[in-house]
Amino acid sequence: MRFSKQRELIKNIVQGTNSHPTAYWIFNKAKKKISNISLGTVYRNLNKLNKDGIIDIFYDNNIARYDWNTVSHDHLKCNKCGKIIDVKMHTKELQKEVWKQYKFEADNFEITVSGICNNH
Amino acid sequence: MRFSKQRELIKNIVQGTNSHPTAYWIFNKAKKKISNISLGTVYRNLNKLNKDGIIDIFYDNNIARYDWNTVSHDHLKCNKCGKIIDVKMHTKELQKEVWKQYKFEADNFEITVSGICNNH
DNA sequence: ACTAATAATAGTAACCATTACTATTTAAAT
DNA sequence: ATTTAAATAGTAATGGTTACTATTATTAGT
Repeated sequence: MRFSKQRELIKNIVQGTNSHPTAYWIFNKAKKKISNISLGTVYRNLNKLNKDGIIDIFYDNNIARYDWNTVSHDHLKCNKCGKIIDVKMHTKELQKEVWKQYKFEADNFEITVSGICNNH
Repeated sequence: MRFSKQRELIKNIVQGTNSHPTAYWIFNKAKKKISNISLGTVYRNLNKLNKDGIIDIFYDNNIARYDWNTVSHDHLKCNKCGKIIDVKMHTKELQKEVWKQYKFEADNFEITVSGICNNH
């Protein structure tokens, strides 16, 4: 993969926020530095960075969100303010349990808990 | 809500399968009984049935799937055959744990475990 | 049963998030 | 410097879903 200032910027934007941004949010932020950057470039690079394990993608209902945190983790989503909080909930024990109970070889957990966060 | 044979058919289709179908799959199945049924009608009624608590919606990556099982439950998704299996994994204990650790009032859990099912 | 009121429909257009295409630009190896 | 191919901007196309509108059909009141 060759260097590009667009990709570098996009990577820095994702790595500089805890807000689990959408592609469009990243696009708007990027435009402040590179005014003619294109939305396609943002998507292409987000996918590329994800394939290389540099950033994470997850889906919040039907829209993609991007995360600098590539260590397997879970999310708490507040129904009042929309905030998404990183947490670690699933364990090796849960993985073993899934095998024991269902003979299912788990390799990825997607857990999103919605409710009300401690700001309310 | 007034009776309609379209909605009745859509409800029966969802309640008659364990395959966690998409709207488009339901649309095609419905066309065999009502050949000129429209995709908009399918979506409108799926949303209506969901709001009334008759069926469930969940998102498999970025596409909606519909489920007759309205009791809170989780999913195992096989990466080999695409099969989605209903399971019950989250517990009252987990809810309490989320409160204890994060002071987060959980009211909904979305858990999807991907991996390899026992057919492989 | 008949009629009036209005919910639901079919068909189509619009929408939004994302991907694909293409001519041009740019990084970097020679 | 020149060459080669990766990356880009800009735009068109796609896929899933929702919105719009004229028409049809259910149901409540006579």
